[in-house]
Amino acid sequence: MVIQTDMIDKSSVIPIYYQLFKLLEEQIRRGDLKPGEAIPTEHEISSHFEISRMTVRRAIAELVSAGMVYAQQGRGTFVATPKLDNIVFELNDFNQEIKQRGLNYKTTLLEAKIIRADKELRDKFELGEDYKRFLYFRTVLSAEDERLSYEVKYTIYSKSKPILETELKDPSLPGLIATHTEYVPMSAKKVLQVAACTEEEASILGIASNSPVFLIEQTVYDQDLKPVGWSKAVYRGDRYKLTSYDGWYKKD
Amino acid sequence: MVIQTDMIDKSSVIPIYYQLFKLLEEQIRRGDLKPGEAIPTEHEISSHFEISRMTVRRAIAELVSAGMVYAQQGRGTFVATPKLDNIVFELNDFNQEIKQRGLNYKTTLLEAKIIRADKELRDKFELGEDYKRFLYFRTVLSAEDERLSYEVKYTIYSKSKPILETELKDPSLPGLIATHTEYVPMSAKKVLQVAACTEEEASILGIASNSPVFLIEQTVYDQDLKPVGWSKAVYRGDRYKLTSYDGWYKKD
DNA sequence: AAGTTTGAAATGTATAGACAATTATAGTTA
DNA sequence: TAACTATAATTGTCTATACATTTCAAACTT
Repeated sequence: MVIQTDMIDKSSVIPIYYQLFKLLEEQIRRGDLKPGEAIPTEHEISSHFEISRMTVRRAIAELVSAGMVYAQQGRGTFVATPKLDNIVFELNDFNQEIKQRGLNYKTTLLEAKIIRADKELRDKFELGEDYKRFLYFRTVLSAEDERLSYEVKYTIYSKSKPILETELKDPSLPGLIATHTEYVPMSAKKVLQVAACTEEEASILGIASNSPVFLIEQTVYDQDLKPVGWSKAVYRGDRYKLTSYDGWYKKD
Repeated sequence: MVIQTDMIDKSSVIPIYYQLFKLLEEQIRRGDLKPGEAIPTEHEISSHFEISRMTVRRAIAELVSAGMVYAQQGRGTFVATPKLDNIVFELNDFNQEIKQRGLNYKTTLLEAKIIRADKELRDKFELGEDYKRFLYFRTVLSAEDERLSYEVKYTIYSKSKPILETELKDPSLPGLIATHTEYVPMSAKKVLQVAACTEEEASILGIASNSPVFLIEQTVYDQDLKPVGWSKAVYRGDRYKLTSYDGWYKKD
């Protein structure tokens, strides 16, 4: 039980379930409760604060719908691992077809090295002059020998584990951060734009210069909202599209 | 009370709240309960099916989180109007700035007419040869005398109200359908792609030919999932971008 | 040793009731 | 007539309890 008492005011106008929800949310956010860990049982919370179990369940239901915990009947309720690959920019179409047809779908590491920081990079990471080094990756995503996207990634350099492997287990930016730095990716901001591709990008992807492409810039943050990774990806405009369904769309 | 009894099986392994949720969902979808209308009160449902009010509330909570109804303390619970402009393709940046700074932001009708159907159009609407006419609109979105996007829209022609006004109250595709046809827009599918703009589009938007642009194709459906509107919009690539936040992002 | 049974612990569903907060309406009063 | 007041109706919060379902591990049996 990590929870502290004297933080829930039963006489407040703010509902108890909401106070408890905020309390648990804060503990999870701060890392007092870590992903995979069990949160206290409903009975424990209930008796600790002397509130009804139904009220506790209401608070936990909010956490579940926020995607921060998941409950398993008979086992307990556990802190979820932040999902940093949401549906919004899940560029589908081609990727979908690839998965359905089981085609070859691989990420190739073109380059990985330690680089010196310049001002632009330090600004992106909101860091001072004392940070001198970053990790730098260049990867290509391809299917059936056709190159589909090209991505440049930067992470903060950590002395502790600067192991640069040729084989990338998880080539995503959050994955690289988790593997090669001491930081834990917790949230991300993605910006999608359109652009005409440069000659370099065109030659790597095997398309004509100035072809229209998707351009996705991503910044990954740790639990303190400190930027710990940045990437810029270029996706072939003729291979990707984005679909969404609105309103009372019936999935069944 | 539109609800029929003998449709909830208390001895079933399927939870009562879920049966009730599905029942209400179906009634709303079918149009037995129309947008703006109140659904039966919790007490009515509770006593009608002889189930607890808390169980009814659980079912209604599911409807609320599905966005199909909204509750107002002291008044009742009402069927929501389907929101056909979700956040996914809410191309922001520029539009956001416009709203914040209160700039001039208007949609201009370039053209509106009744057209003859060709095969391509009939296919898009999944209609037979007996449908001969469609409504056709061309609009431009501009801010401070700068044109930002260009859109072509088609809807099924309804004899009943083919009034083509010069002033468009709601120039969105769902709005045009609601105003100029007998159909009620209930859901939509949007596909976002990148493209190099054509010469026509370039001259309308005042940009260079082959400039990269966002291209959004939208199909709007009525409650029976019958396509009743289709549009193709071109957004200036240098004015729009799309941002999303992932993971345990803290909004506060 | 291996499989089976039992029971405790945890979440899931459901009930009945109480009171609070909000809204609308009908009634009362100035 | 207009403004205020009481009341009823409706949703919101909370409690206490009961039993179901699932999981896990300890105890038991073969």
